[in-house]
Amino acid sequence: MTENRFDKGYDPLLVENKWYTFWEENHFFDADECSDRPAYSIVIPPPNVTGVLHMGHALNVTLQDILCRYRRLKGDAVLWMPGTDHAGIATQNVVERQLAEKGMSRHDLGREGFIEAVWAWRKESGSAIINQLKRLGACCDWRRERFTMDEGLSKAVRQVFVRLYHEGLIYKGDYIINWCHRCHTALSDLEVDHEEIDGFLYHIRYPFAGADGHLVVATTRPETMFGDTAVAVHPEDERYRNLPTAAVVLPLAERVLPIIRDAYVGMEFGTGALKVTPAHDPNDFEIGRRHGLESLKVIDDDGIMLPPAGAFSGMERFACRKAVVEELTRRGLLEKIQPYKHSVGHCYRCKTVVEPNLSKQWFVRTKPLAEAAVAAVEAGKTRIVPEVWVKNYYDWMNNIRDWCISRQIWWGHQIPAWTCEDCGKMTVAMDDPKACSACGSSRLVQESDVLDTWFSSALWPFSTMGWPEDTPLLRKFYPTSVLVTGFDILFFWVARMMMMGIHFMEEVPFRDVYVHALVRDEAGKKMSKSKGNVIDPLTIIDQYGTDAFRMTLAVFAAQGRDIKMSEKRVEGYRHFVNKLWNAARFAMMHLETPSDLPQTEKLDLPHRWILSRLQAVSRSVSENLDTYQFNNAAGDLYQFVWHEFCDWYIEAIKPDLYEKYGDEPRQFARAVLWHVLRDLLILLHPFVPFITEEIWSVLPGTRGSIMNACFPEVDSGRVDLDSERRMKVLIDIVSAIRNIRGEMNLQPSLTLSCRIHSIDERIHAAVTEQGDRIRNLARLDGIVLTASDEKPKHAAVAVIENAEIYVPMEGVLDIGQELQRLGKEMNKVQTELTNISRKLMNEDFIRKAPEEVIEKAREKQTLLEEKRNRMQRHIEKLQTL
RNA sequence: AGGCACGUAGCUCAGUGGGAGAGCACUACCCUGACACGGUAGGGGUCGUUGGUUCAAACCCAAUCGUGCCUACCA
Repeated sequence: MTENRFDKGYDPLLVENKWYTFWEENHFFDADECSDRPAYSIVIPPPNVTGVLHMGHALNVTLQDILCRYRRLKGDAVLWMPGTDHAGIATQNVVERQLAEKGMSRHDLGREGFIEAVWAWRKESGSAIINQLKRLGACCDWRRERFTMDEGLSKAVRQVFVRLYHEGLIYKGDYIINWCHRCHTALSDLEVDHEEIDGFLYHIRYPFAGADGHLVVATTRPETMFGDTAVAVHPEDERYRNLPTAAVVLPLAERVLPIIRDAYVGMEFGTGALKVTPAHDPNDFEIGRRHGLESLKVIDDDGIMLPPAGAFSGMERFACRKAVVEELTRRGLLEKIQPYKHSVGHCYRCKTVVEPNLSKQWFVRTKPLAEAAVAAVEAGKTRIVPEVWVKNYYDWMNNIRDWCISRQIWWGHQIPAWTCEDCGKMTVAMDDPKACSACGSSRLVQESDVLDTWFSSALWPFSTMGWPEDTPLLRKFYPTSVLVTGFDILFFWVARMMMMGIHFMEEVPFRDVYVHALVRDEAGKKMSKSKGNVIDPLTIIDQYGTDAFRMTLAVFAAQGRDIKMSEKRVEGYRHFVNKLWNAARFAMMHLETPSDLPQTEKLDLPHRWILSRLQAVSRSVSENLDTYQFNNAAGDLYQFVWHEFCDWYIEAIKPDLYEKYGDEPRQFARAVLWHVLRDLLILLHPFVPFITEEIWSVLPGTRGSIMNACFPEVDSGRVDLDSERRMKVLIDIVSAIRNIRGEMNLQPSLTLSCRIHSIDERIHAAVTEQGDRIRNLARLDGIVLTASDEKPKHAAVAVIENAEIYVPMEGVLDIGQELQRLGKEMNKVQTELTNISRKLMNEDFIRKAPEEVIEKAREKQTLLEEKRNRMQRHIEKLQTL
């Protein structure tokens, strides 16, 4: 080890790159499908190729990495499958923006040219996100990296489409869909974000046809009135029971519309009369279907008014709204305008207001698929953790609507369906057809639409493993062990993977789904570019190191609670990483070649204690990681490293290491210290992989990488509750003396002496055996141990369980101060005692509480009474002075 | 509109039927031979509010207030 490498402060930047390269080059991340060890597999939620690493990725990837590293240490054959998503609309938008800067549009390049341009873009910048994942330490099998548009996955997509089509689960039909005029494509229901908007409710008079008077309808989108094909009222609405006619005249267009009665109409809302526009509203579309109404499109795919709008045709939709309102006002047909807050759908990509639009699209019939997906969870084949999400999953699956899978963009999997220009028959096939299957004509035209990006992601767990081929990888690693994901894509992705996995693999895609929380800013707001509150993970890593960052994420990853991220927190865990570094540095000063762990009986108290505690923390890490309680595992490790290993163990054994007690204790201390540190590094490795590898590499007696080490299984022979109890006596005594020192403002450099009065044999044994350690830890020059009941004068006193500790302060004891200190302590004891006594006097408690609870309370009462009495005597004595 | 979370120390959060906890921040003392990114000690809480169940409630139930999110959109 060189001076600068093992410096007193840990510098992550010096080591992280080195070790990552080392791991990758030595193939430690590689999955072996031929291994006979148990399989453990995870497929990464593929980030968008356009993506830049954000906090969500960082949390998601860190949790997966912790699990993979942990399972590898446990001896499993681990596959962590990486890859990226082609992200249809998002990617197309990025490339289109670049073209726009050059004053071009995709139409200048044509479809093929444009797709080439996208591939070129991907080649150039598509691996940025992958490199960012690597900086987090992600131990993916990068040799197997996949892309949703690559050849194998495209083949899987095609196979799935063709099979579903022939099974009647994919169809093409007229339907009202969400249309984004900017992206120029249909969007699935999930791709629409609803936002509250301050709009207006326009009350418009529709004159009766052939009679006086009018009906007032209320609408937020008056420009769609040209598409009205009826006016609807509720069948039981008294106000409209006896109307003069059964029709109204549509203003401006002067068309006659029937008045229909449909229970969908809300009587309380507006005037209780609803204009029905089947081509531009999903609910109106349904009403239209029920009543056999015509659908009349009045807004085209660019948001421009169509001919049915008459004088308004050719206008942009919002300009038209304004013009219509003005015209209606002029004609006295606008009864009133009411301010109205309502939510309006926006494109999730570009935030344009989406227009419900009638159009011919491709759909997946989801009902049968969803039923199987629900059944699988009900049968426990897939477990959703935490459980709160199960209900959400069921609700969504049970109310699922058909999934619109066609998108009118160029970047994506083009739909493998061809229409014959001669006979109109459609051919859907695995291989591009040369001739129409019906009439044999070669005049075939392929669908220009591509598939929703989520269509290919839905196949991810098996398409990445080589499906539709029957590969060894699939046989070894499907179904995957767990899917780790944020709840924001539970429906987009998880639900659809369940449907597709079950349908095509006849087996669920994952045993567990672990749904983690969202990372927010320190104020609890969702991070977003527009709010300007994003914290860049890479900036954090540069400043604090990957390990500190990962530890922070793990500690805060409590189930069901969002993480509020701030630099301040990460700083705290950098301190932890540094603490670990220094503990190791200290150990290294004393360790040479390690020796075997001595037999327990030969070991002195602190060693037996720390080995026992190590078993507890090892059990905790296993149990908590097995149940996805990352925060508990990380928290227990933090506590153990800092407050047990560093604060007490290392401090306690310093005399041994400095050979104060001779050669054998020194050898023993070295041996135990080495073993504990080694096991601790392995336990910590999943959370803080870099520093543990760095320390491992300089720790004598370790070979190779820590990644190939064995997870320290709990050795019940080392669990030693008696030693834990005795160590507590030592800690209590030392703490009591330190408390006196602190409260009495005695300089730490001042060595004190103390008298321990006790008639308890265990105290005598502990103090006799551990006297020297107590002297060291409490900075004493002498301890007098006695069974005497005589109270020394001029001494501060601490009353602990079964003992009193006196620190003589001849001439310097401030009686007032001491009385105050004891009084404070006395209050605490008295309050506790009162509570417990009251409880024990309660007859119902004695009658109904379990035996052991009563027994425990009695013991406690006895202890407290004794302590109270002893303290009382001290206080009385001091008062007589 | 419906649903789901969450209200515990100044801040961030664990705890989920029998002794109110941690980290940070704060106060005092200390550069003691791993670590000042450190050590020791200390102060600080009616566990949102109100009822109920129970021998016993921060924890279970109900109501209520507050906060956040999700789903759906009645035009």
